[in-house]
Parts: sequence; C-alpha cells; structure tokens
Amino acid sequence: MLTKAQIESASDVAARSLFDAIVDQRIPPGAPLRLKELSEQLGMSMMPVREAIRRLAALDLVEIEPRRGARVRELSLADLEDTYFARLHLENIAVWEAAQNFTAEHGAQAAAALAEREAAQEAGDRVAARDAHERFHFAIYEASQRTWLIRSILPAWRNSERYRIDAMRHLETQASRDHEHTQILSALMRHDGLEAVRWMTNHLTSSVRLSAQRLIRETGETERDIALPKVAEVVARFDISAGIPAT
Amino acid sequence: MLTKAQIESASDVAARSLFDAIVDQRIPPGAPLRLKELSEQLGMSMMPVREAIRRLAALDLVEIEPRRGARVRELSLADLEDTYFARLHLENIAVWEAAQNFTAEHGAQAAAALAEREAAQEAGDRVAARDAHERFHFAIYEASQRTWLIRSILPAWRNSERYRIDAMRHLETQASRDHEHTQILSALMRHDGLEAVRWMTNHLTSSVRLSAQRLIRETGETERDIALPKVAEVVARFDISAGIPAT
DNA sequence: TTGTGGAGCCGTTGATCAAATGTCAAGATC
DNA sequence: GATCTTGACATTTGATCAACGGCTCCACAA
Repeated sequence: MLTKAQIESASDVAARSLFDAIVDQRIPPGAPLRLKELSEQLGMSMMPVREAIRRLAALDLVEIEPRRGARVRELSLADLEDTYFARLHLENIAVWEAAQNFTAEHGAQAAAALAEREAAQEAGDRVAARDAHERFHFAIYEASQRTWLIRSILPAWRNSERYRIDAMRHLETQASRDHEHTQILSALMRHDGLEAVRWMTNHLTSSVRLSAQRLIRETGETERDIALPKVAEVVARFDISAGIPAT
Repeated sequence: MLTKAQIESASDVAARSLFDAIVDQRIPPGAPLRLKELSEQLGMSMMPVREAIRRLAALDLVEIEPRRGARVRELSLADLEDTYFARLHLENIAVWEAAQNFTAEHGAQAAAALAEREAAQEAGDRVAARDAHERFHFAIYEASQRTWLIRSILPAWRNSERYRIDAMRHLETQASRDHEHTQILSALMRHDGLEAVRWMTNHLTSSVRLSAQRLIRETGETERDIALPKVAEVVARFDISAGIPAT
C-alpha cells in the first residue's frame, strides 16, 4: 500500500495526525476542525491542513459544509452497522479471491504484519498496532489482485477504525481476534476459500459486536441488535459458487 | 447525491471540468496536468486546480507523483477488467438489497433520470446524458440504504466512465442498454431481486464487452477475453441465499 | 559516461477577499 | 412591562490569490 517513505509532505503529516486524533477521539465526534487552530498546533500554514481535511472528507471521516468548515462525523449504531455490512461483503469477496492466488510470499507478508502487531501491542504503541493490523488485512486482500475492489474497502475500513478504540485493551477478547487472524491466514495458505470466508465473517461479526457494546455504553444509544448476515448464510453464498472460475 | 446547487466553488468548477476532459479524452491518458497551464485555461489561480486534481486522484483517475505533478492514469484491458469485476460484485449487492426496500418513489426518481438521459442523448449533450445515467444507477442503489456500500461503488463507477466514451454513438447498442435499464427498474419495482441481478449482470457484461472492443481497436492491445463471472453464476450466488434476511 | 548548471514546476507560505454567524440594540407585539 | 422579532454591525473563518523556496529533470560539457 505504502511504498515511498522518502519524504513526507506537510499535508501527509497533517492527514496522519488528524486521522489518529479522530480515531482516538482526542478530537471528538461533532467537533469542528478549525484551520487556523490546527495549523498553529501542527506548526504549518493553513493550506496543508485544509488539504488533509479534504482527504479525510474523501474517506467520509469528516463532513465539510461549504464556507462553514469541517467537523468530525458523528458515530452511531446505524453507521456502525452500515460500515460493517459493507466490510463484510467486500472483504469476503477479497478473501475468497485471495484464496485462489495466495502464495507463500503473501503469507510471509501477512505473518510479518501480525507479528509486528503483537509486538506493538505489548509495547503499548496503539498507532503502530493499528497500522500493523491494517497491513495484515490488506496484505491478504492484495493477494486477490483485484485492485479496485481493494481500494473500495479502504474507506469503510478506516471508518470502522473509529469504532474500535481501545478494543485492544481487553486482553481476552484480543486473544480471540488474534486467533481469528491466524485462522484466516492458515486457511488462505491452504487455499481453502470457504474456511477463510468463515473465519473472516466470524472476525467481523465479533468485532462489530464489541464496537456496538462500547458505543451503547458510551453514548447511551438505545441497545439493539446489529443486523448482519449470519456466518452460515455468508458462507453458503460462496459455497454454492465454489465452481466459479474467478478469473 | 447532490443536494446543494447553491454556489459552486472554483475547485468544484475545476474538478468537473477536468473530469469531463479526462473522460472525453480531451486530456489523453498519460498526459501531465500542469497547474499553471490549467489555471490559466480555467481563469483561476493554481490552488483550486491543485485541489481538483487531488480530488480526481482520490478517485484514482489521475496519478500524483510527489514533487513531479499529476498525470492522467493510463487505460488498459487489465484495469478495465478489474474495474468491472468490482462493479459487478458491488452493484449486484446493492441491487439485491435495493429490491427489498424499493418504493414507488425510488422508481419515480430512477424513471425520471432515465427520461432525462434519453432527452439529453437526443439533444446530443453527452455530459448531461452521462450525468443522468449516473443518477439513474445511483437512484437504484440508494434504495438499498447501504450508504457505505454505495460510496464504495463510486470510484470504480467513475473509472469505468473513462472506457465508455461515445458508447452512445452506436444507436443499436444504445437501444440494448436502454432495454436493460428498464428491465432492471421493472424487476426492482416487482421486488424481484434475482431478476434485477440478472439484468444488472447482463448490463455490465455487455458494457464491458463494448468497452473492451473499443479499447483494443484504439490502443492495439492484444485481444483477449475479459474474464468476469458468468451471469448464471452470479445469479446463482444470490439465489441460494434468497432466504437470507438482508437487514 | 558522469558530473554540473540551469530551467521548470510543485509544495508551501502569508496575505487578501468574501461569506456566514453571533451580538446587540431598537422597535413591535402581547 | 416583558418578551420576541428584526436589522445592521463586527467578528470569525473558510476560500482564493500571488510569490517564494526547493526539488527534479534535462542538457551540456569534461
């Protein structure tokens, strides 16, 4: 995904900084993003900040009203559900496709990212852990070789990150996540698309549950079930078409 | 999709103008986008142009190399295939979901867009026709009420527009497209998801064939089949899961 | 073939322009 | 008499502009 780490432009810095701040809720939902204020904090002029905000707006993390500025999009159960609905479908297609083209190299990359994640986690570096987590997932999706599909995943992925704050704090649930990750990876290395889809669906389903619980607890939204397709149903959808040549 | 037509910022004008120029190949693939040159043509300063280019880059219509500027992404059979693979999957999911929630109002909106399209086409206004076509499709997808899924479709959609230049020139094939549109719409109004998916897949499959032929003819890329899932296979995937409650 | 100099262009800056909102006071209404 | 409405003004803030500085590439020479 990221190839050149050569130089980093001011707007790159601003975009990353803002993204982290929004995901960590140091800038809370609904808060306005003032160009002057942010540019002073970041020690740069208003323009790179403006550009960074536009980039985040392209990911729908912030809303821009013309002439009125930008504010952080609110979180809601509906948005969470919607986000995971998209992720569930898109990422399962990617995983399914990936299973057919999965090479040892893909496996090595994914495994490395997974290791980095655990290291970062033990070191307590949340940003690095989040980064490695993203690299793990997308290393897998890359194997599908479906560029546009992968690109489509990113916005929903990034949005879902906003709901996962501190999910890693709970060690026992974190262990489940790690288990799911390794199961997905090993299924892919066996080219077992169905099993990979099954674990991916499990993975997303448990993630969304955790996020929903936290959201309900913190914002006091009325509790209700997140309605996503069940694991068996998702798997069945791929199962029947197992004979379809993907390429 | 577009609600406020109040004022249009300079960068809005630039973005639309550049998008049209790229899709119509007035700016050909591979051509560099010089800020100064474009800002003079558009009668504005470099900054709005710069922002417009960044927006198009977010849709992957242009490539930005740091410190080197932007150029129009090249077209290729591989990219075409990849684009339609994404569209086929994403838009079918949207259509499937739309079938369940489709209301008369959705139908009216879609039908209106379709009418506008034909009018614009007869008037020879390609930009308006393209715009109405997009509104027709997205009016349908809106019915799915899956915001993130719909958002995910847009980049691939916009990219596919680059391959469809002058497709409307061929009246006989255009008639087929119109027929497919009406079939999709009427299936949705009957809440017949399977039939809608079938026609949508037909629609995309014939579109991609046309685009591929034109691309091969114009660029001389070696001819080969575009490998996408077959209609029956796609439909089967949805058929088996017909009992799945989508919400 | 390799190193150097110059031209071109992007990224960033600080300043300017214009829109939108909030404030405050005067007047109207109940 | 109190409250609400209305209008103008001041302030805040985003959008745009013009200019600067530095990087990249190309041509030319050793």
